[in-house]
Amino acid sequence: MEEKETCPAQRLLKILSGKWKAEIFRLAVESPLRFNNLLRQIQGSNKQSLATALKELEEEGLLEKTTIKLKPLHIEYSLTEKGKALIPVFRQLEGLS
Amino acid sequence: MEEKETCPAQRLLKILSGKWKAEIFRLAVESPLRFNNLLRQIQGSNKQSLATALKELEEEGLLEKTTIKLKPLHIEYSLTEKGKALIPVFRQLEGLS
DNA sequence: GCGGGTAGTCAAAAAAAATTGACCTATTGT
DNA sequence: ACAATAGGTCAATTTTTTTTGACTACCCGC
Repeated sequence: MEEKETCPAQRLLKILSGKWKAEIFRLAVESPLRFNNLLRQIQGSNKQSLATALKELEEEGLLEKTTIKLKPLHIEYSLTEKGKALIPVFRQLEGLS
Repeated sequence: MEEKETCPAQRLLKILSGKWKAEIFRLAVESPLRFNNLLRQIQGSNKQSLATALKELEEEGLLEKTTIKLKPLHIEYSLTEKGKALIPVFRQLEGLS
């Protein structure tokens, strides 16, 4: 059942809070991500959850997917400008924890 | 199953993202909250969810519960200092939406 | 043409979060 | 005394999220 947003921050908050999302975001700040790589780095995670998380972060415009056509032909996920704009938010949250 | 936090922001993010939490927080910024009042203000919500949300926000140290011993003897929930420290975070999130 | 790596999808099951309705106690207004 | 208001709790159910396992498809090296 779709509900209207009463609070503008809520959507973003919801998207960022899904399981593994914060972790994915943190790694994305360091360098572009690759799927199977993530799967190995984030212990306890699984394909499906990561795929869903990446898709949602992408749909929200925080990550962008690029096909790298060189060497071992792979896909990279990297922070968009909107994604980078969230870095200070994360830093503030971390400061409060 | 309890899991260890890999990301310090994650806990806070999770707590803030629960249903109605952002709305509760927003109202708390304006003025102290009262239970049955909230129940009327937030349409679509319910006692149990609000009770849980308030308890979690309180346990996280973002809200504090005060018994007002005057006039109609009631309880108020208001932002703690830690809670107030989150206001700019919300503003940033809203700016990005 | 086999094994390994990359990047996934799908359906089903399990776990966590949210909702419902009944119930409860204490205080207040009339 | 009675009903309403305030502030909840509890158990059961529903909904949403997360996990699991099986399966695809493409490319590369040998």
